[in-house]
Amino acid sequence: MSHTPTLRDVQKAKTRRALLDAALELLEDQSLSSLGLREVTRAVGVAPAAFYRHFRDTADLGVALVEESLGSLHEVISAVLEERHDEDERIGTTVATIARYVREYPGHIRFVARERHGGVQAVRAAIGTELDRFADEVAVVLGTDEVSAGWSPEDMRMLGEMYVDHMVMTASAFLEAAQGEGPDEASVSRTARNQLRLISLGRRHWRDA
Amino acid sequence: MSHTPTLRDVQKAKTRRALLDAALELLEDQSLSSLGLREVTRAVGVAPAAFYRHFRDTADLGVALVEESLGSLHEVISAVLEERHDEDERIGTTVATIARYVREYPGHIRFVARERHGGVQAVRAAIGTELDRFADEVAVVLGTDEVSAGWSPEDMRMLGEMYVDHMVMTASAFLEAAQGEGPDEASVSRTARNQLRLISLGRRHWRDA
DNA sequence: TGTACATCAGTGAACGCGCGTTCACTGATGTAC
DNA sequence: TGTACATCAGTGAACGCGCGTTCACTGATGTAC
Repeated sequence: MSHTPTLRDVQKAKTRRALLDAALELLEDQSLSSLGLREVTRAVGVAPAAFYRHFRDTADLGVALVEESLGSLHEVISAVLEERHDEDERIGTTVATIARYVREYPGHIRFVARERHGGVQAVRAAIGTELDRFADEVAVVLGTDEVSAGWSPEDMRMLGEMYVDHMVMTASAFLEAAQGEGPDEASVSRTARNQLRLISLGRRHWRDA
Repeated sequence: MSHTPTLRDVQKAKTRRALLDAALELLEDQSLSSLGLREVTRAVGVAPAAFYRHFRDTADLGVALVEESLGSLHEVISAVLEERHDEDERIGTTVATIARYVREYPGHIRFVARERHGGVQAVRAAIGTELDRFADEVAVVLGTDEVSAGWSPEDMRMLGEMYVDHMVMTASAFLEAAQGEGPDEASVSRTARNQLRLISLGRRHWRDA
């Protein structure tokens, strides 16, 4: 049984939070594999040695950030995909939800996009596992659509992966738009919706082929 | 006018090549933003200061790697896309070409996938520019397909981006397969082909929608 | 409720180490005549 | 072709600096009675 958190627990959690936030901010201009423990503690205003009360090293901190970044994403997108009146409406909502998420948690999104193929094996693996679960969930939800009748589990999984990859690419494009590095938000949005429409059309004619 | 390279030019080029190769190998387990100049020179067996005869810093070396990685890719894929007897055949050739490229230049592919969203702005920008050009070229080639009749340039561009993103994701998946980090090569290949088939079906019914 | 002891998050100093950059240099290669 | 000078890729030593990790510590908070 877990007891109610003591004052000490609360204060410790606050420092941990500060370390995670500081790391996320420092990771705007660098990769996790070059993030220094001293940088992070300096940004928070604690002694370097305090870091070890919370994480073994920066890779360990990275794994914590993965859980934080992707742990809550599942429900959000699943909820959106489950609403299905009109396909165009669903596509619009999906893309709008991604845009909102990027505006709300830009640091987390950048972190995931950057470290998905990044230089820290443990973090790459953690992100891979989460996105895999995510692809499975998307496959299940989309599997209940009428147009999915007759699709094999492998085909649904293939579609789920495509959706997840597309979401990550779109989120990343929104992020670039927000910092003026690429096409603007409206343009990213339009492209993403059209790409989802294309996939949707493909789905509808999959069995005819 | 450029004169024939002297012996000195040849030797200098050899060292430069060695630096690039050593960097690529070191980048297997880390990101560019943590790659040290001393690491690279140590791996080659030259003095640290020699580095400056070839690159301003490691970011500059990274930009050189981008050109090397993506410069030659264009012709290859364009050539494949231009062959078009049967759509399924074209899809097979495309995916097989990606697989071959990954087997031939794993280091370059890893570098591009990793640094596309990596922590070094100049390199990110260089990769972005190359992939943009690439998307344009793909759009042009696919625009001459019969099924593209009536597509707006914006629609073609959207499709080109989708192809490029898909190629990068597929290349990265092949790479993971090669190091036993994910599904095996045959599975990646099957998924990639089905995803291209889905897109192809969507294209064929785009104007009906 | 008050007291006496235990816990443990955060401290601050110290360590050895590798980093990026600079500099005057060397000696092989290139060039002008 | 041979000679005398210029070029410049690579050297090796030196620099100041910030890194990750360790350690004994402090003092606020928690707990048992």
